[in-house]
Amino acid sequence: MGKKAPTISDIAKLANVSIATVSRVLNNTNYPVKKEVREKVLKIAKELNYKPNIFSKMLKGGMSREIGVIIPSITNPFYAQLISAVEKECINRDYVPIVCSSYNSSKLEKKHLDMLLQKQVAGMLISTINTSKTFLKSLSSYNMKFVLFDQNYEDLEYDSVSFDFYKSSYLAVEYLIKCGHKDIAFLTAPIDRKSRKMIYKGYKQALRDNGLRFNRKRVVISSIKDMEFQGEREYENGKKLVKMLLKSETLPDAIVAINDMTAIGIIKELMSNKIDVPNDISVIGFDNISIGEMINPSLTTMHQPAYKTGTLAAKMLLDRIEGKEIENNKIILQPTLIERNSVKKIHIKLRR
Amino acid sequence: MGKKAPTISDIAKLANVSIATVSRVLNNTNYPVKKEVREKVLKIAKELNYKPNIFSKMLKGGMSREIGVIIPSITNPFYAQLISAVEKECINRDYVPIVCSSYNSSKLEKKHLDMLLQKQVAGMLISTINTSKTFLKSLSSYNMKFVLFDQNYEDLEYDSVSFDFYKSSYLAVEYLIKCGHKDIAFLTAPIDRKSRKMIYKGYKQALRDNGLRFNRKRVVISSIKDMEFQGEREYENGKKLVKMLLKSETLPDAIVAINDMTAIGIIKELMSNKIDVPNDISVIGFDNISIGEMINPSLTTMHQPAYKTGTLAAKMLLDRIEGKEIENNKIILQPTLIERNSVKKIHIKLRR
DNA sequence: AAACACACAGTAAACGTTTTCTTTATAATA
DNA sequence: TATTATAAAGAAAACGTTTACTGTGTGTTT
Repeated sequence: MGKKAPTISDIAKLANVSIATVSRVLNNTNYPVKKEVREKVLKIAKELNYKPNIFSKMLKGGMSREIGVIIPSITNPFYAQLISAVEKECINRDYVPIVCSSYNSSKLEKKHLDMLLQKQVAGMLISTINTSKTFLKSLSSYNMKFVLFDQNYEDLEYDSVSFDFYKSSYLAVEYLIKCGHKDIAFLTAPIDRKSRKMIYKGYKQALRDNGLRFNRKRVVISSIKDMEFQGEREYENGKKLVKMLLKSETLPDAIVAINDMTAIGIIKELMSNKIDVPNDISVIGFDNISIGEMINPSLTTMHQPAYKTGTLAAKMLLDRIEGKEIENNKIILQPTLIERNSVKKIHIKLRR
Repeated sequence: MGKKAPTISDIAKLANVSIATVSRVLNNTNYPVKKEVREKVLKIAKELNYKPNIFSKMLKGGMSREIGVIIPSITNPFYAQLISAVEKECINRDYVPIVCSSYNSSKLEKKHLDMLLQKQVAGMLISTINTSKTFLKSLSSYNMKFVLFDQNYEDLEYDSVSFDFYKSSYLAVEYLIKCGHKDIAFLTAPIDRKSRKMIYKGYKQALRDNGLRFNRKRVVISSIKDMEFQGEREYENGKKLVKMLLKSETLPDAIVAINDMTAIGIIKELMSNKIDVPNDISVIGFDNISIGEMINPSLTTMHQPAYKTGTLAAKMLLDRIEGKEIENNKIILQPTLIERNSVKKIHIKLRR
């Protein structure tokens, strides 16, 4: 209780050998050490419950086994899922993740970045809003290994695990159209990042490709600044978006929501205005967070594989850190449609 | 790009002073240093973008600014919320939390504990299933500061922020009874931890105190072993519990679910069996996670303040670490009822 | 028998700090 | 003027490792 932790030289003394020998035994180097000596040292180390002091190890230039992770918010179930995968992968390979939520504040993001840099983490997993080249360049100028995830970075030179948001959005809108919907609105939070831009682009293109007119009046953008609790904020934002939408003269047939959390807020608010989902209005989201299945009506959505993203990103980073060969350092995951009950099928002209 | 980080002696050389002086300036000690020298050193440090090497600092016995946090699972929104509070409090006071999910595996819990111990974190925030005295004693035998949270630890000597589960459960059942329900079932995951025991106890006692017979047949216990994704598991477990319940000859009036996530699974499964909530069966949960408000019907539940728990626990720990006075080191938070739409009011004999 | 290779072990330097101990110059006091 | 206190700064030890360098014996090759 309160005693000082045993050191390598405590062991050395008890075993009547030099600290060098102890170090060699404990590190299992291929430097030859007599069997009996080795065993003796090992035994004493165990008895003393010796734990190496990582700080001195690090000081000698050892590699940290910490992985910095920067995400928007742990409160968002999408990221919670992703982190859970990252954590698992890290623990398996004996690293420990340090996860930092930036709450979409670049000030906080910078602070976390500095902290992680100072800690000399072995690598970083980063999902940032700030996808500007200069930012990314400055990031890579510290010789720190990192892989970007979640956002679209396909045009850049860095390791990344991203997602085909454009296609996802295109498919979602196409699905709505196939279900017989014509007047399709797009409700979204500020289009401030690549992923949202892609979704917006996909929405417009799918409309046009299917002979529907893009109507700027049908895109409703709210402004959320303070993202304290992202999950709940996005939900609240969904409600707010519906209130904005209800001010227009006519209602659309269907709504494309920027993500599931927003979609759920949208459905909730529609319902409490006696507008039935999907009978009066259909709603489709993006992400496929687990809540989508739990609510009533269950949410039709585009699956974005959070867990897989986490696993792949962590794998890629750890492989890079350990100098392993990396076959594909720019993974782009593909969307799949999760058909549930928030979209009404007006025609049965759907083909499988 | 790839250059070695500047050290204190780089600064010393450039400033033509000794490293001791540089250290004194940088640490802002009250050891006298000439103003011009001080400014010169500061200027050079800034120019070099000097960051102290924490490892050597720690090696010299400095205090770590890391806080270890052990929770069951980050995937559970209750803990996500709690962690978010902890993170905020820590960052504000310039600490960095390292959160570890144990997934209810004591092996993993042990591993994390060892890792945190080795890292010599400044303190720990712990929610463990293993509330045995011997475990807690061994924990405190490392001279490590920690505060326990979330579980019930009121009979022990350690710092803790807990919650009155007994009262919460008692109030929940009492509420159901006041709403006119008589046949009240209890659906739960294994009663393997203090909090669940307390909830069970409160359930039984409230029944008896209100002249209702406790019927062992009305408590349904599932067994979930592998808790990989706790959140979803508990949801699935809710569904499973309903399947078990449906095997009995009669259905109860109301269900007390061990927590919100389970309650939501229960509601979902009831609905898909054409059993309406709350008209056919009422359901009440515990936790008040945000999803409860989002689903349909919205979930009536006992509020357990996750965010507050996180804030208070982190505050208490950091105060302890910094040697501040602590007024109350055994905080027990009180429950409040959140009335929503998953409980039917049969009589209007409710008084406010 | 000389030369060499190798198993085995210890010494000491180095990593980047903090801090104790000296040292020197200057100002304050007797 | 002699003594003492204090400001200012440097030298060096220490924190716990790893590792390059130095030795020793012992066995193997010429």
